[in-house]
Amino acid sequence: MDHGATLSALKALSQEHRLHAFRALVAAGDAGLAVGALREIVGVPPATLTTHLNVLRNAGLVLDQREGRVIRVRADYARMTALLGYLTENCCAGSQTNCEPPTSCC
Amino acid sequence: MDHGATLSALKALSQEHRLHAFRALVAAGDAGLAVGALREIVGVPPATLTTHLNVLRNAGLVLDQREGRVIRVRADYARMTALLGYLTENCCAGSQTNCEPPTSCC
DNA sequence: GAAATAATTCTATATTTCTGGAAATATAGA
DNA sequence: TCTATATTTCCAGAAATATAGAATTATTTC
Repeated sequence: MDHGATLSALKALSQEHRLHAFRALVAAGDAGLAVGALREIVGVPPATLTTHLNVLRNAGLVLDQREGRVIRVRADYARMTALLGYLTENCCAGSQTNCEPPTSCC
Repeated sequence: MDHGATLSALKALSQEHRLHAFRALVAAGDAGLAVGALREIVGVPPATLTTHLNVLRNAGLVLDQREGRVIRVRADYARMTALLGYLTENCCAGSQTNCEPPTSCC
């Protein structure tokens, strides 16, 4: 994950409703959530949620899949793990023995 | 780390120059960096760097200490680790065996 | 094919954030 | 005290982001 990708992931997560949505998707696991269900959790109008989902999509943090009229959204764990790794890269100038990159989630 | 604190940490890191500065501080380790040295790395005017540093300070991501005329800045690893943990909290609905919170960096 | 449901795009307004010059503050040394 | 260096605060214009109503597209069911 490069600087630009990291930045767009951080920008995507640094907004109240998008952080809320992403955390709900992380908690939901592989099953993900329908956009409508996510809308109830986050509590914003449809157009507003779509705008935010597009930001998360462009950042590669969520993936979606149409199932009939419903669009199911999932968190991309690999992308999230890469983000965590980027933040801690080259940590501590290698000076501490207990310094290691974070293990991934899933 | 609660929702508000996480949000302010993410907002702080989701800006080009602040991400650059924070990564330099993470890499610098316990020694930290003087504001002037950081300014050379990031490449922005003094007033601009101070504005960004204040955002990182308010988010609790960096700590500073005056040493004569110089102010030395350090990354707060505990805060960074807490941020990583918040993002992965309740991950995957507990459904995956290899799903665990990220270990800390330092 | 018409009606209903799910979600999106378009668009304009409101709000927030970024930027950096000029002035101010803090410290050190002569 | 005067001067130099390091960093900050103040401020205001420019740029980016958030919000959400109305119209639009996609899909299912009758």
